[in-house]
Amino acid sequence: MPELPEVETVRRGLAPAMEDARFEAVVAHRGDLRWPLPKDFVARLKGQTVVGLGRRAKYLLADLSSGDVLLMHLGMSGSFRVVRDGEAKTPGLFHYQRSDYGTHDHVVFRMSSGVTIAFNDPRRFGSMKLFPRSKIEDEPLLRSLGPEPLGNEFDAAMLAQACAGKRTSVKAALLDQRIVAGLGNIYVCEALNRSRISPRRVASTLATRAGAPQERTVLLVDSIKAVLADAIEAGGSSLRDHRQTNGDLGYFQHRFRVYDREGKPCPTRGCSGTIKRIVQGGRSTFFCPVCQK
DNA sequence: CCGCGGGCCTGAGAGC
DNA sequence: TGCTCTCAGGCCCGCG
Repeated sequence: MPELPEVETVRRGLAPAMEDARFEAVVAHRGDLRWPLPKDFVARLKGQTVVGLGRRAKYLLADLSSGDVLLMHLGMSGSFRVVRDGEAKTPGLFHYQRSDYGTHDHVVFRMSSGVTIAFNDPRRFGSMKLFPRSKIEDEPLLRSLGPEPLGNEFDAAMLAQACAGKRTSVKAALLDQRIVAGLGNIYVCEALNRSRISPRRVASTLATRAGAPQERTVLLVDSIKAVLADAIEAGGSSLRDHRQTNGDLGYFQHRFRVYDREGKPCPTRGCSGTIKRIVQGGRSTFFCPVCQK
């Protein structure tokens, strides 16, 4: 579910509750997540202070006073809920337990900032992991990620280079986290419509020509940055599971140009096309066959 | 190395 | 009402 804008929205919600706060208690209601929680998960967290909460691609990374990093991933259906003391429906050790939120609160943090944080994930495609900060360069989940799409490193020259020789579709290339890290199905579809590029175009056709990046590649990079920035500002997209950490919905779904809009008119100015749905790599792609070339 | 398809899970919605 | 089928925002693995 959550792509970069949703994860960044979650990070911004968690940061004031976690940064400079200590884990007073940790409960793992179940550890059989996408990958199993380590046996010493609770012991390694308890008593530690969160020095900073960052994000890399779709991963949240909490730096701990112990020197460990707590890595958290939301999978397809994960969410975090922050509840301040006094806001919970039922009293108890955490003032906020399973019965308060549902049956999928797999991990609950009680923080010294006076909040309880619940990680909820029905499908259990998300998980958490601990590793020493000193080993972050070796972390397999992070090691082969491409650049952050909102960073300076991601530009048309870099994308052109990464696409050179690739026989796969542009859609698949942009979903490949080794090329650029953080995009998912929604924002790839949206960025391609904004830049009027067909998702079926062969990726290598975005490569540099005559020594300079092509205009369409420049436009694609600009569109990716713009759609991500717009979505973050809107608190992400709430289709099924995504919530901001205070429980509010994101509202970028109201601004989708093509995603889940099969049969509706293309929003491109002057375009009379109709949004079409196709399947690429087993996943839905929404695009306008008229203006996206 | 590269690209593709399957699998991991649960829940919502459509169709009968 | 209730069953069955399909699909969902991600990512890893194994195959050819």
